[in-house]
Amino acid sequence: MPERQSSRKDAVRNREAVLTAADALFARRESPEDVTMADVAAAAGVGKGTLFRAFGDRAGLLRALYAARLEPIRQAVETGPPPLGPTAPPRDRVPALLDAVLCFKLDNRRLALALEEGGGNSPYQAEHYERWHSLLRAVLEQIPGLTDCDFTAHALLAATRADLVEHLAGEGHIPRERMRAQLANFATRVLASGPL
Amino acid sequence: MPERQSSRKDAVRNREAVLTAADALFARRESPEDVTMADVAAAAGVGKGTLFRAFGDRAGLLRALYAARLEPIRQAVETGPPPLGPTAPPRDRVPALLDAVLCFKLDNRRLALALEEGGGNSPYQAEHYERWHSLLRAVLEQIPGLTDCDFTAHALLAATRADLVEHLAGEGHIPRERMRAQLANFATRVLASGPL
DNA sequence: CGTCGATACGGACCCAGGGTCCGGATTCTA
DNA sequence: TAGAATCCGGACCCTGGGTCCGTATCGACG
Repeated sequence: MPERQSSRKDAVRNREAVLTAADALFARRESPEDVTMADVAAAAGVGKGTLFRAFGDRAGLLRALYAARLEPIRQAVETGPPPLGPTAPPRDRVPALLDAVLCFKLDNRRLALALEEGGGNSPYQAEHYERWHSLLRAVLEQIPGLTDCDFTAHALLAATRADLVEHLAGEGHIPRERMRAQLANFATRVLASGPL
Repeated sequence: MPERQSSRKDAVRNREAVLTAADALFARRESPEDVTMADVAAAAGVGKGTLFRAFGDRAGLLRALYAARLEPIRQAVETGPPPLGPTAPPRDRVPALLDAVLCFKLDNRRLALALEEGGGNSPYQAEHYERWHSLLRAVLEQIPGLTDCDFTAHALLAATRADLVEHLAGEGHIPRERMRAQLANFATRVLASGPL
């Protein structure tokens, strides 16, 4: 219930300020967990009360940031051209979807990290995960000969988890393009198997 | 450096007591994060100081518990009979390894969960992950026609992440055997692809 | 068996950080 | 422009991980 927006001018201005400041902070700081709520409030020039009233709790703020960043991709997936859009043939669309997720996580490492570990609630009860999963699953179901599409969707998405991506990009020093190629290759292999 | 064991009788006794108590607590409580260090100390009949001296920090305690539980599997993998042991043919061993990991996580849900989210440090910098990964990778490399074995090993292991397993077993109500079958099927598909 | 140095014990204590509260300021409505 | 509704913000609370240090215990040695 702490989610409904206010129409009061100062409220929306502050909400905006917080979003902007938080975005900047997460981008600048090394690890997402050393950007504290007090930091965000201070950076936004706002009191903690305001911050929490606007977003409920830390997870709420993260979700809001995440949703904003995700918006363009959501658009591209829902109404865009192939291979991301709904008119693409399933075998092309699956790798494209995974690639989009991967790129998103590469571009928003800290944020995705912060949201996925989140201290307590797993990413699997987040609604945005649910969306990706059911979409991917639906696409997989259109590919003949594939079984266990629900599980397969989970397993494929698991390969794009933020901390794995972070690990590979960070300690592993794997460049972006290589990682994309590997994921695409992996997805292809999963889809490829005809009768073995 | 807070890791070297003591030989003093009371010290080992207390260490044992803590391990036992913690094990019981994690098994009993719903979520791993509402078993606090103070709880563990109290349940073990020991002061917090003792607890922290013996294990360094929370992660240290988790690691110790984990290692104890993992020991039999490690044995089976390193010196046991096929299909888990080193003499098994790679195409059989990969699914077997994954199955072993999955079963372990099913049998130790809370513990694995606690260790993998761990608040801060990702599971990917844990040494036990490193071990599974390099083993799996080595086995994959023995399979002709497979490329990107490093990444593939990561991706396969990602399908056994504790929170995913928890999600599937919990909200998804997927029975153990079905999950094992799905994972095996998935692994098989990944390995199956000849020239596409 | 008594003494003594080394080691461990344990709970009071510290601190960070998420989240709450409420008196006062601001904004909308009439 | 009065009054009500809403919002502001920072002082405050609380939980939980981690530390400290005076005291109790251990075990080696005489």
